Amino acid sequence: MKTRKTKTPHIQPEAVIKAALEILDAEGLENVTLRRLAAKLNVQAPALYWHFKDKSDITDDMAQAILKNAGLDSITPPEDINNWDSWLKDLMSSLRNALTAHRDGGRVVAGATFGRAYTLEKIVVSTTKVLEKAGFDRLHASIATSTAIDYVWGFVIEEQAGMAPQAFLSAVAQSGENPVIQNTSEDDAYLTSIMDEYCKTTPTKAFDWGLQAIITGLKSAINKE
Amino acid sequence: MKTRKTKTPHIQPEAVIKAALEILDAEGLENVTLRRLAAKLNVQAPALYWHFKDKSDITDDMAQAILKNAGLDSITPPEDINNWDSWLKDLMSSLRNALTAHRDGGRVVAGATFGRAYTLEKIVVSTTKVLEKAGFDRLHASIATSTAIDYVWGFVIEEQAGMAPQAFLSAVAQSGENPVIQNTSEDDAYLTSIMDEYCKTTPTKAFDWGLQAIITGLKSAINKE
DNA sequence: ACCTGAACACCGTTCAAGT
DNA sequence: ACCTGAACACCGTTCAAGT
Repeated sequence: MKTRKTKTPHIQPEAVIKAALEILDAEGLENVTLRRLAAKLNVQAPALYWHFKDKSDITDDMAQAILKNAGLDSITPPEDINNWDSWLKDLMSSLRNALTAHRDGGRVVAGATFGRAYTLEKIVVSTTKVLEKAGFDRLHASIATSTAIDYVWGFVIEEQAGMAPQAFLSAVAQSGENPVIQNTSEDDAYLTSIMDEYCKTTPTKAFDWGLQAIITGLKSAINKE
Repeated sequence: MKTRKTKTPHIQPEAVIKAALEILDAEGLENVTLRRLAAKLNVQAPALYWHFKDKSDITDDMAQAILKNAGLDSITPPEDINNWDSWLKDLMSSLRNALTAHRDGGRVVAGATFGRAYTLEKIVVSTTKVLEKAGFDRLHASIATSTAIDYVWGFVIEEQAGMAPQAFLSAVAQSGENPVIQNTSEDDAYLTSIMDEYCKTTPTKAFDWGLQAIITGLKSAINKE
């Protein structure tokens, strides 16, 4: 019985990504650095280069993990193709939920390389197939898919950037001078009233409303082909 | 006649932003650093701190300049409010044009602080006012505005990240191994055919199609209120 | 095979000191 | 008022050397 020379490695790729996501949640994207990540794993920074080509390799895997952990790697098409609209709405809501489950999740996933975050491709492929079956030609099925996904990117990135009106209004309240002083005071007043209105909703409701509008628009685009 | 002691300063804020935009176009966002910017202005990096509070102050002003240079600081409402849909379409197209006029323009403007890039606020305020006049209540006018703008953010960020199918397909062609190898080969084949289709359009056409769908959806949302 | 130590070429930012 | 020089606390990455 020969003894194996191989020792268990100090770090494993999955553990690295898990630690990276913990740093992401606790300290934000700008603080997930190789040095901080290495420290959390009780290892020196260059050790990461044995397991990953470079930093974007790690962030791409983070994006993949974010989507996979949310169960988005196993998408099933709708049983009845006539329900493609509510199916799409649920899928895009799930996508947003996956992104908002982690601090800066929008920037992480939207910034990922297409080829490495393969769950993203699965989403694109599945959605396009469904839309094609729903009546779009292949080109417009893919454009419609991009339209919905781009909306999710934009919404979540703004949401997580602290552009939510709650955050904005509190910034206005905290700062002594008016941050929108360069505009006319009439515009300022209107903006404030917009924000006040906006505060009555939740980000989720706003997202759902916009998503519903987009899907309604896509639906009417089918008939015009 | 007294001689003034004031000498002309070595750098002026507008010149700084102009130089910053030149670096942005030539070398991308990750290369507009304070040191590089200072070097271009024949000055040392700390000198910038006399004119700007910090780096985000500079990038916010860049965002403002990008929008202003595109003429977006002087928006006029539609003569006939019934044309709000084509008015909105033109405005969002202008917004995308402003962003794509500079490398990484999407990330610069979408990442800007609301209060400092005040042209962005003008766009939001103007659009919301128009949509309110078009028949939305104030809350949904502002949600609709965000929906359209978030789509622009998402589309342009993906576009400028090199996610355009042209770029993706060439990446597939250049890399020896298939970058989507982790998925089923059936999905790969479908994805390739999607990209092939997509290559027949231009980003502008895809953007316009998606934007039209969104506006159509918004239009039908008015009636349901 | 897997990791360390040391170095390289950068960052943004602060601050005393110069003019 | 406006800018420099020097420093601080970081970055990602490379690479010889250790085990």
